[in-house]
Amino acid sequence: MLSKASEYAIRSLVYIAVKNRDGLRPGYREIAREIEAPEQFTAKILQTLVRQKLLMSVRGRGGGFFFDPQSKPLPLIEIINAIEGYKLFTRCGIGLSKCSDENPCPIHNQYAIIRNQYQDLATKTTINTLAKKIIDGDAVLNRLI
Amino acid sequence: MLSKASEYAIRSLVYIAVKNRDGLRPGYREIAREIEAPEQFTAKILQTLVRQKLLMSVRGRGGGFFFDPQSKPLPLIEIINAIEGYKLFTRCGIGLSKCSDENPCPIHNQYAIIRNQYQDLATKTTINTLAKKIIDGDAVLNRLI
DNA sequence: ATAATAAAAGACAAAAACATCTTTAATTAA
DNA sequence: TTAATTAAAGATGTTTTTGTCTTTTATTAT
Ligand code: FES
Ligand code: FES
Repeated sequence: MLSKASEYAIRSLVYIAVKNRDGLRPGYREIAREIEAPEQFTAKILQTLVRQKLLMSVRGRGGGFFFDPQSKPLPLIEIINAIEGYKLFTRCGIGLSKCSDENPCPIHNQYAIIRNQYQDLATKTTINTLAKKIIDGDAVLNRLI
Repeated sequence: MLSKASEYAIRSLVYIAVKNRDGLRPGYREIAREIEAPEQFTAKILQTLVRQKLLMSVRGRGGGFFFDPQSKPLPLIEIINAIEGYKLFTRCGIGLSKCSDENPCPIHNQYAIIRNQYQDLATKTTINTLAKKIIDGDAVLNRLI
């Protein structure tokens, strides 16, 4: 399960990607409102993503957040790694200090498969993949009403 | 990803099950040592499991923890639920306030499958399943040396 | 009975996650 | 150049999770 910070990050970025298609650069107030996340916490998370170069921003009137049009599609795993690291995809299912094929815990064989599938999903899914679903009306980013 | 408390709970119970086969009832000091978990925290977790009737205990000299021989095999999901609830298996993959097939988030279709596989694993896997692997030498519960 | 042993219980403490508040810096429209 | 706007930054606060310490209660061997 992702941390709330990772969840907010992904929802924010999808929202930004959707808005960017219309040439708009939303601010953190708008983003937080639309994805139902705490305003200042969202701002902090976006700050982190900007520092890590996954996202761009401009200050001042008319400013906001946006993706570099040059940049490659952004896989979710990169966002997750930027916010909370890779532990979700490497940690032993019952908490042994190291996950290992050679010296497995009793659930390793089954758990590692599922964990790898999740990692695969997070690697293959990009912000754009998700943004397209929003644009096509096939999915939502909030539960407003 | 499970909470540490759930991880310690599962490792503890597997250790207890293994010991019980030899007619032994380990105490929390021994358990904590053998599964590499903090002693008092382990004691608290075992207390919770005893209160919830997933485990039995006797105080005093010769006391310790053990399973009711009458009881049915204990699926991991029951332990997880006792310690941290079901949220791991019900929560939206990107944190929407409700996960829903009818009104999905953009990752729902792929994520829900993996989450269900994990739930299925936690439902079908019992403490005894895991204990057998330890007894057969096919898996380990710690990384001591 | 007494001493030893072991879990239960309650209070407390530290760390991490989650969140807010206030001030500063950058940008732009007027 | 000034006022308005917006992100960045830093300090602080809250909640949850994780972990420890101390005292109490139950059990048993002697
Ligand atoms: S060793 Fe436990 S999941 Fe790999
Ligand atoms: S709605 Fe997001 S995972 Fe189901």
